[in-house]
Amino acid sequence: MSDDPKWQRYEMQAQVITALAHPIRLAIVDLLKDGEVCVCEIADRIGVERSNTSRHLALMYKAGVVKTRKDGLQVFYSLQTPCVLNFLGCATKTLEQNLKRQSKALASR
Amino acid sequence: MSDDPKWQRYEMQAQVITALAHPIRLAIVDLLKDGEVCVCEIADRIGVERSNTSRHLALMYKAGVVKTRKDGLQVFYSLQTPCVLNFLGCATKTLEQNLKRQSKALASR
DNA sequence: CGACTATGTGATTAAACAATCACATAGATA
DNA sequence: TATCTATGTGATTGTTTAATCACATAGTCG
Repeated sequence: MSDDPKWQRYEMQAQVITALAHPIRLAIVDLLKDGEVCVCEIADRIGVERSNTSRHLALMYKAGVVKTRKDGLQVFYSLQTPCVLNFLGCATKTLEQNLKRQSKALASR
Repeated sequence: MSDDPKWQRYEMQAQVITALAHPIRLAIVDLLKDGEVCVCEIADRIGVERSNTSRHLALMYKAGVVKTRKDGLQVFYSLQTPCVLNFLGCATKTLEQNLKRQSKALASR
């Protein structure tokens, strides 16, 4: 299984998706939808400690989700692949479907 | 932070995305792209123990990613929101971008 | 009924992840 | 040079996740 090329693709894809599978990281992605933002502003706007913010950003960077631009003391992050913004919409749609299902299950009892 | 409605949405969305952030679960999503498949066939085709498969499916069900249809002894799973199939493509695109970046970083040294 | 099959679940253990604190580094500025 | 600020990182700790085994349940068929 682990030497199957198909499996290896799933593993790498999972790494990318894992880089988005956290509320803080989703908040960051959402924050970056209009362009680059520096670490300190990301931390402030989301309300998370800087060192923690830095770690989440490093994780997303490693997965290729974001890219960086350094300017003096600051490091600006932006989305490497804007298609990840679609994840938010699809997740919301899934949540709505799930709510609908639960309502139905409740009604049919 | 935890009582901010925006934050709560990120938390719920993260739960959905987490339900896809695993190679086995991505393999399942990919397998279900053409329609419903029963648990035993999913397990066999992917090469994963049935009880393990069952757990991954339960997790995805809870998140609303898949739905079920029972028929006799078997339970057929299918995608609740086909938009999750786009995750695979976007993840691949991200991987490619990442490779490109690493090549450049290597070349400029 | 009794054996069989598909599915799911409790309990356990190992591994991965997230948050935090202290500290290091690099660039800016007085 | 001395200091300050933004960023990142090592070490630690508590939490979450995944895999496995044994077993339970429910439907099927002889």
